[in-house]
Amino acid sequence: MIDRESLKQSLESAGLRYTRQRRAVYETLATARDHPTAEDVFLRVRRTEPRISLATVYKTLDALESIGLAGRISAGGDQPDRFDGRPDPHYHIRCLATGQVADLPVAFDPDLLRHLGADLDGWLRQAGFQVTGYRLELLGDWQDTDPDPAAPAPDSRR
Amino acid sequence: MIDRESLKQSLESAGLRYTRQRRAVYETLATARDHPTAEDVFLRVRRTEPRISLATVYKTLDALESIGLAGRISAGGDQPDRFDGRPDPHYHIRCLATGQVADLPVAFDPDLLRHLGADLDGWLRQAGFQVTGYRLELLGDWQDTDPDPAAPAPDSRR
DNA sequence: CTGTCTGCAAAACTTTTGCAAGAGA
DNA sequence: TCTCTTGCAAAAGTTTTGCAGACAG
Repeated sequence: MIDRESLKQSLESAGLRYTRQRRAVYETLATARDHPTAEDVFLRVRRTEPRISLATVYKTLDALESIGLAGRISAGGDQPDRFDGRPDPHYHIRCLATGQVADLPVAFDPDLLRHLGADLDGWLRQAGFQVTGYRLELLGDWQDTDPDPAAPAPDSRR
Repeated sequence: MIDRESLKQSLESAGLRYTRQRRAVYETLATARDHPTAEDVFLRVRRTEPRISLATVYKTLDALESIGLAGRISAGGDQPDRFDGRPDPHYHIRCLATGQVADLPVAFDPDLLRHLGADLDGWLRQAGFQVTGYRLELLGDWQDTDPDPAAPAPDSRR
C-alpha cells in the first residue's frame, strides 16, 4: 500500500485528479484482505464516505486499474468481478464452490513460462504474439472452515 | 471432439437428455477454432437449427460445462464469457486489446506447480485448500495481422 | 406417460453512460 | 476559470428465470 502522497502523484502523472473518493476507494481496496467485488468496496467505502455512489466506485476502480494500482479478477458466468489492491504480479487461488479468491504466499516467478517448452517461443513469434505477462490461478475448494479468518468480509455469495 | 453416441452417453450418465439442440450446440462448439461467446454460438447454431433460442444456448453451454465437455473463459469487465469445446486441460493466450483467445499448442504440464516452491504444499495444507487444477493464461497482444487466419469468425469486439 | 427440455418473454444483475452540479488545481 | 469528477438516474449488455407447450425415453 502506497501512501497518500504517492497515490496523488500516481494519479496526477496519468492526468487524473486526487479526490476524496479516489483516496477512500484506494485505501479500502489496499487494506482489504479478501478480494472484494465493486459492491463490496462500495459498501465498505460508504462507511467513511457516505455520499459516494456505486458508479463512482466503478469509475475509480477502472482508474486504479489503468494506472496499475488495482487488478481485476473475473470469475465468469453471473459472478461479479473481484478487485485486488496489490500492484505486484502474484498468484491466486480460487474456490470453485464460492468464488472466493485469495493470494498465494509464493514469489512470482517471471521465468515460469520457460518450463513450458522450447517450442513455445518460436510459435509465439510465428503467431506474431507479444507476451506481456501471464496469469496463474490455482483452482480447488476449501475443505470446511474459514479460508482466512482475518478477512474483513468472508462472504459466501451465490 | 467426441462422436454423437459418446455425447449421448455423456449426457445420459448425468441424467440429461440427448436433444437436437444440444447436439447442435456441442458440434458447433467442438468444431469452432476460435473461442466463441454464447451469442457467437447462437448465431452459428442458428444456421442449422433456426428455431433455437439464445436461452437454450446458454442452458446447453452450462450443461456441457457441468459434464466437462465445455470450458468457460471469463474476460472481465463488460466482456461476455467465451467458451471452449476442448475437454482436456490446456493453456490460453489472451489479447488484452481485443479480448480474443487462442489455445497454446503446448502440452499441459500437470506438475508445473512444483516449480512454485516447496513451501506451497505446506501452506495449502495448512490453509485447508484442496487444489483440483490450475489455469494459466498468457497475456499480450497480437502485433498486426490476423491472429488465426483459419478461425471461423475473427471478430474484433470492443 | 412422465419428467425434462425448448422457446419466448420478462427479469435480474453487473457495469456503463449522460448530464447537471460540484470540486480540484 | 477551466477541466475533471461526482452522484443520480437511466441505459446497456449479458445471463438467468418462469412458464406453457413440445419432446425424449
